[in-house]
Amino acid sequence: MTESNNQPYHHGDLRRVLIEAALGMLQEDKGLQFTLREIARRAGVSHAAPYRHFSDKVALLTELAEVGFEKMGEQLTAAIQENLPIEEQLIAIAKAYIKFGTSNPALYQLMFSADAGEKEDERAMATLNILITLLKRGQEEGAFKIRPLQGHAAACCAMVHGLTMLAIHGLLEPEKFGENPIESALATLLEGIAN
Amino acid sequence: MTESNNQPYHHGDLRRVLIEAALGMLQEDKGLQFTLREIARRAGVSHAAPYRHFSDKVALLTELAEVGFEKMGEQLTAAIQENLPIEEQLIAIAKAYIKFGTSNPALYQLMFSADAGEKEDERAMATLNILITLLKRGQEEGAFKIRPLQGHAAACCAMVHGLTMLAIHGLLEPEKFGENPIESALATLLEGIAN
DNA sequence: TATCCAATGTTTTCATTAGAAACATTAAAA
DNA sequence: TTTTAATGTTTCTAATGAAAACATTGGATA
Repeated sequence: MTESNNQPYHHGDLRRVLIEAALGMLQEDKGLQFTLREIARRAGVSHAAPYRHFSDKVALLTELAEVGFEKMGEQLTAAIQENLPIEEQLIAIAKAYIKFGTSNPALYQLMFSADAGEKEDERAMATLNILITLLKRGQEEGAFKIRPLQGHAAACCAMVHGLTMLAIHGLLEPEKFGENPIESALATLLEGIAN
Repeated sequence: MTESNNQPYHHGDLRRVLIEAALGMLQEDKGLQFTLREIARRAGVSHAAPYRHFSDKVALLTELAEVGFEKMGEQLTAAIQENLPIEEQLIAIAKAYIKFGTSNPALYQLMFSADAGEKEDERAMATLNILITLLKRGQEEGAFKIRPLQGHAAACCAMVHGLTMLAIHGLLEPEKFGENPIESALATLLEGIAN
């Protein structure tokens, strides 16, 4: 191809572009049933090109989940406010957690869906760990009940994950759960945890 | 086909058999990525036969979810024990709920996934309603805090759904959450709810 | 600098799938 | 008995994931 074509043979940055395209589709379609070929199309590249960067579809999903965990981690650490009382810190983190999930529903579900491979379980746990760390600090500072840290941890993680999933699926209807179900559910959780 | 063949042209009970085959695959594969053709194969019919009973794949998924909600409803009502104190009733129902989910992971996720169509949201809510009814009774009997029923409802539903999903994905590891995370998480929830 | 080679894209091919359409068989109504 | 609607089958199309063979290109190396 000697004629001056603005599409060079080598894309140069395809891997990144593929990931961005996939992230875009996750946002739009709200489902993780996108096709590898559609991603290739969006990237302006042949349908086989992605296989040079990802061994198969699962590999791309895994990468997407990884990106998601990084983004989520950033947003969670950004939500930390050391000066606040520990209870409010916990609530703030929980809200940031849920907000990430509801803002990136398909991505969030992918991250916690195990379609993305084994390793993602560890990442998911690491993310939930932020909450657990706060719980422990709360106990040490005397703000939270001592007895079963592990039980509180499970309760806390299940609550944020459950709220996120229910919110994603539009099941937190105001008629049943009030105008601000997330806020009040977290308040109820706190009553079970705090002194 | 005049020869005596034990496979008659008309299956006679295909719709039911298709559903059972699909339920079987949901149990085995643990994912809802089964194919309509595989189901037809299992039922011993041509790959187009299912379309006589289900307009498309989503229609079958919807039906599966419906069956799931019925099964789950039965198991939940079977778990009701009127003679117990209301707190223990709540815990018993919650455990039955989670048990159904962990025993039928793919089916449970389908039921709450919205892949099965709009109507399933109502069914999901109706299922969660059993918990809410109990909460209301608990308040009337003075066992539960009065203040925000809706908040308690949201907390309760999010907790059972969250525990179910975490358990399904194997994220309730003993090292982090103890030997019986479900039990203790529910105990923590109850502390936030009960007087 | 000229050459080679590994990385990255493309084209071609295959098996599988969802679904539509046309045809076959059968049970039951008229 | 005849007709017809329900239910199955065959055949076809378009799309997909994936593998294989081929093309291009930028950089290491001699």
